[in-house]
Parts: sequence; structure tokens; C-alpha cells
Amino acid sequence: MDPRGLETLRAVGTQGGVTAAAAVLHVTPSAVSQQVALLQREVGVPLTERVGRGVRLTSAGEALAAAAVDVAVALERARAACDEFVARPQGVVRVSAFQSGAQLLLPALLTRVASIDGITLECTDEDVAQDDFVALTDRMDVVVAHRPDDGAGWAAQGVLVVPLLREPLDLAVPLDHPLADRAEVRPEDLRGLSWIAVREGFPVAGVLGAVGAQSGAAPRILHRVNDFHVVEALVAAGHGVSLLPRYTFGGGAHVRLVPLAGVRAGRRIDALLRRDRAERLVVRRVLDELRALAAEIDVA
Amino acid sequence: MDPRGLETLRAVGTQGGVTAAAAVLHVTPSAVSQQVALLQREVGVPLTERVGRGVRLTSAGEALAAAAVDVAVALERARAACDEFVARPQGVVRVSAFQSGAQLLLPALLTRVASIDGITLECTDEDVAQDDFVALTDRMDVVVAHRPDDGAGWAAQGVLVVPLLREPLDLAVPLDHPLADRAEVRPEDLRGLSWIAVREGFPVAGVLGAVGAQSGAAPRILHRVNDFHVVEALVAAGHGVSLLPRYTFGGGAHVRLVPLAGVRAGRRIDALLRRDRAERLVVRRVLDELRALAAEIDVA
DNA sequence: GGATCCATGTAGCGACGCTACATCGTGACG
DNA sequence: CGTCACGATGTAGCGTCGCTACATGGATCC
Repeated sequence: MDPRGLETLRAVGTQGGVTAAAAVLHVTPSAVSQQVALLQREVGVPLTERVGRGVRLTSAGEALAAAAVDVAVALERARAACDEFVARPQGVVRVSAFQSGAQLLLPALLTRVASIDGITLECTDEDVAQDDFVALTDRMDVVVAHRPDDGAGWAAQGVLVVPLLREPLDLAVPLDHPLADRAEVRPEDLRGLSWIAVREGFPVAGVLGAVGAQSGAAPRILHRVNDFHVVEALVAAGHGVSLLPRYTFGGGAHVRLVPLAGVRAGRRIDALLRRDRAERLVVRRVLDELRALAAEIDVA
Repeated sequence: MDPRGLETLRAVGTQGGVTAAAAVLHVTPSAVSQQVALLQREVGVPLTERVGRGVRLTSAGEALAAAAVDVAVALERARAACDEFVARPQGVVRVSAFQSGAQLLLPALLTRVASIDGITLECTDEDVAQDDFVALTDRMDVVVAHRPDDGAGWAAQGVLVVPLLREPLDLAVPLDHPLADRAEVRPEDLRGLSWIAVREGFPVAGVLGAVGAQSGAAPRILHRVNDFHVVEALVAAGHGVSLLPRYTFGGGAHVRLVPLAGVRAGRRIDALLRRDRAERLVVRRVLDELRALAAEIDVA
């Protein structure tokens, strides 16, 4: 019962296929297939079943994959047990964040960590659909993800969720917009506006709908743009209004952010990481910095 | 961080040396040495230190060895997670017991388990000094051990202790002895007797001393014999009296067992097993039978 | 101080797991 | 309904890793 094989099985489960698993493990699909077959012969029960032209874990496979995390956790804990004796944590930590989160957090995080000797940060921006954030934890140590304020959260299948901060979503209007000088706007003020929203399935896509429901009329959505900078440019040019995160775009000179009153609009920013990764001392250290950093922003 | 390497390190710790560890792992000392060296290079801290002509685990080594158990537990739990799906438990379980415990328990245990299909029992009798019982758990799945009634128990370093039963120690006298017809004897009746005891360091060696203290005079020990059958033969031939376990030797026709009153004399019989072994479904099943069996004897 | 025991290096060999390639089955599309 | 594309799985070949056997270096016991 090789931990490597267990990890492979787990990846097949989370990535939803042999080829995808092979990609995150940096091996060929054949190797993954062989590993799973080996494991299967060892335990004597089918671990995967064909569905269409792909595969899926059987219930036994799911059970084994769940147990695989515990093995990984135990292994990392063993490694950490030794690290206690070898001075301070060191190593490389891979951090990914969605675009605007990266803009908000990564520069300051890198600054903080740069002062710690021995820790190397590898950052990436990964903006994916809501459901795909957890899958990123297979490639990354820490995944900064966002979700709607009231959202159900993450399908926490052995993945650790560390809340970082809540960021309000404000109404973004051009500088010369009638609402631009208001201290705040209420849902009923929003009727008749033309909106720029994010694509369906992406985080905070549902927030606009909720706000619209409060205003009494369904919002008229003209464009669907995921990149907030593009949204900002469109809003500035008078092509519509939008909801933009306060901390990330509050300082911009191109648009005016007006707080929403009478309706709760915001997004939650969390750090997602696999339980075994969380056992690494370096990862914990970076996570601590990230949380401290987020706390500073949150009180601001 | 290979579990096999961790297991090797653990064995070096519990067995107290490379050669001894190699013996229980069925490999050459060279292989053990290489494994430890490899592990050491991986974690970057010394795991062993030379002491005399042997080695000992450093504090880091101890920590890692302790963590190694958790890894083994997690691995076995993973295996067990699959076994839930594959009908009933099966496999081979190695059971060892000290001589008189083996006589008392193993026949009935084998009978019980024989009716369960798929479980194979490998039994051994291993009578070792009190301190060496835990080390046996590296070679065995279940180790039946005994200790004095009031004894401090086992240095439970990650080893599981399952109490089985308490067996009173009675005074064993020849059939024609003056005390043979007594319903019970009190400590003061024991003054002036010639004793046959077990060797120092072996279980229940101290019990006789405690009984002697109650009688007011140190018992006169003529012989030191570990095998209770030899003791029985010696007692029967009139070469002295002894303390013998009630359930194991009560039915014998060669000596008379007279209960002791006014002093607590007995031994505790426990099952010892490594935590990871306890995760195996088969082992649990056998252990259940063993406990049920012991409970029957205990109420008798 | 010689004999012995224990741990540790070194050479060689076997086994295991990977890659590359071929094959088979399944779903998508014209 | 045939063709194409994709995904999983076998097979051959090769590199690597870990083991055994043997030799070496200390440390202890008599």
C-alpha cells in the first residue's frame, strides 16, 4: 500500500479522470492507470468504474481516497516533527489567487515573506469557475478563492478552508454619473440601470441577482466580463454600471464606488489548502502571514 | 519520506539497535543502516547517535519514530476502509503468548477462530522478561502478556494494551501437605515454608515478595524456575511450595491449590498490540474472540 | 591486546515504476 | 451512420532504487 499510489488514486478522484490526474502529478496517464491497477489488485475490490469514456471512483475508491488524505497528513506531520529540530521553517510554497485577490494580497504577502529567510514563494493567478477552486489544491499549496457572501461555501472534501476576509461589493459608476456623488445608494435607486456582470458560474455572479431582487426588478445585464479591470474600463467609459470589490478598486481614479445600503452585497475571500499541505511548517508560516495581512485590510 | 523507512527507524528504536531491527524486519543490517541514512539525509537532522558499539535514536529520531506509528495507523486504516467493502475479514494473524497463558487461552482461541472462514492463526509461545513483551509486538500481531496485579503496567509507547483477565495466584502445595485441606490460607500460615519462585525480572516475581512481607518474614526461596509445569512437578514431589495461577493449574491432580486470604495475589493478563496492527479488521476480529474467551474464564 | 560484536560503507544484481507507443472503446459531428 | 477525437489501458524497454554479500572501522569484553 504505497502512499504514492494512494495519492494517485486521490488525484483521479478530485481531478475526475486519469488524464487530468496525470497532469497534476506530472506523469503519463499510463503511469496513473498502472498505479491504480496495482492498488486495486492489492485491495481486491474495484476502485474505479468506467463512465462514458472516462472513469469515476467507486464507493470503495472514495473511501480509500478519503483515507489517503489521512496518510498524507500523517506523513507530513512526520516531516514536521523533524522540522521542529531543524531551526526555522524553509522551503518553497506555491500560492495561487484569483485575479483581483492576487492584486489585493500577493504584493503585500511577498513583501512580508521576503523578510523571512529561507521561504520562497511561487505565485500564480488562477481565475476559475466557482466549483473548480478546490481542484486547484492538488497543484498549489495555498489557493486564495472567493465566493458570494451567503454562498454555501466549498464542498469540503478533506480540504481546509481558512477565512481571510469579507470584502463588500460597491456600486461602480462613471465619475459623471448621477449617483456618483451619493454617500450610499439603496436598491430602489438601481432600477433602470444597465449592468456589467461576471459570467455565470463564476464567483459573485449571483450577488447581482440578489441585489436586483431587492430593487424589485430584474437587472438588465448588457455585458458579461470576468476581468474587473476590463469592467472598470467599461464602466468608466459609460457602458454600464457594475459591482466592484471595495478594497481592490476603491483607490482607482477612473470610477466611483458607492456603498450599497439596505442590501448585503459582498464576497468572502478564503484560503483553501489540502490538509496534508497544512501540516508543512512553511505553509503554516505563509498562511499566518496571509491571515495577518487580510486582517489588516479587513479592519481598514 | 518512505513509510518503509519510517518503519525501519521505528524498529531500530524499539529493538534498540540496527542488527536487532534487521532481524524483526527480515533484512540485513546493512539495509537497515542504509534506510536510516537515507531518511536522515532527507530530513537533515541526525536521527541516530552512537552509544558504545550500538546506536540509539536521537530526540529527533524519537519524534520521527512516534510520527511513524501514525503513518502506519493511517495506512492500515486505509486498507481497512477497503476491507469494509470486501465481505468479511480475512488474512493471517500472528499471536504469541507466554507459556501458561498460551496453555490457558490458545486452544480455545484456535477452536473459536477455526469456525470463522478465511482467518488463519499463527501461534507461538514466547516467554520473555517483563520488559521485553512490548518488543515482541514488532514481530507479532497480538502479544498475550502478563504482569503482577499491582504492577505499573507497560511502558506504553504507542502500544495498545487490552486487558483480558485477572488470574488469582494460589498457594500450590503437595496433596499430602498439612495445608492441603484448608479452604484458604492466611499470610501468617506461610511462615517457614520453602518456596519455588520464578526468576528475577520475570512477571509475578515480585508477588511472592509482597506476600512474604505480609507474613512478617521474608520467604525462603530454594529454587527459581520459570516453567510452571516444572514448578508443579517439583511441588508435587515435595520440594517446596509455590504460587500458581488458579485457572491454568486448578484442574491438575498433582498439586492442591489453596486460595490466599488477607493478601491480594494475582496477575493481570493483557493483550499487547501495535496501534497500526489494531487497525486491521482481522486482528480486531481475533482480538474480540480473545476478549470474549477471557471474559468467560474470568467469571468462572 | 586479541577476539568479538556492531554499525557502516561498496559492488553487483534484481525488481519495480516510469515513458513511449499501440490498441480499444466511447461519445461528438458532419 | 461513418469518421474523428478523446480517454483509458495494455506492452516493451529502460533507468533507478533497494536489497544482499562482503569488507572496513570502532568499541567492548576477557
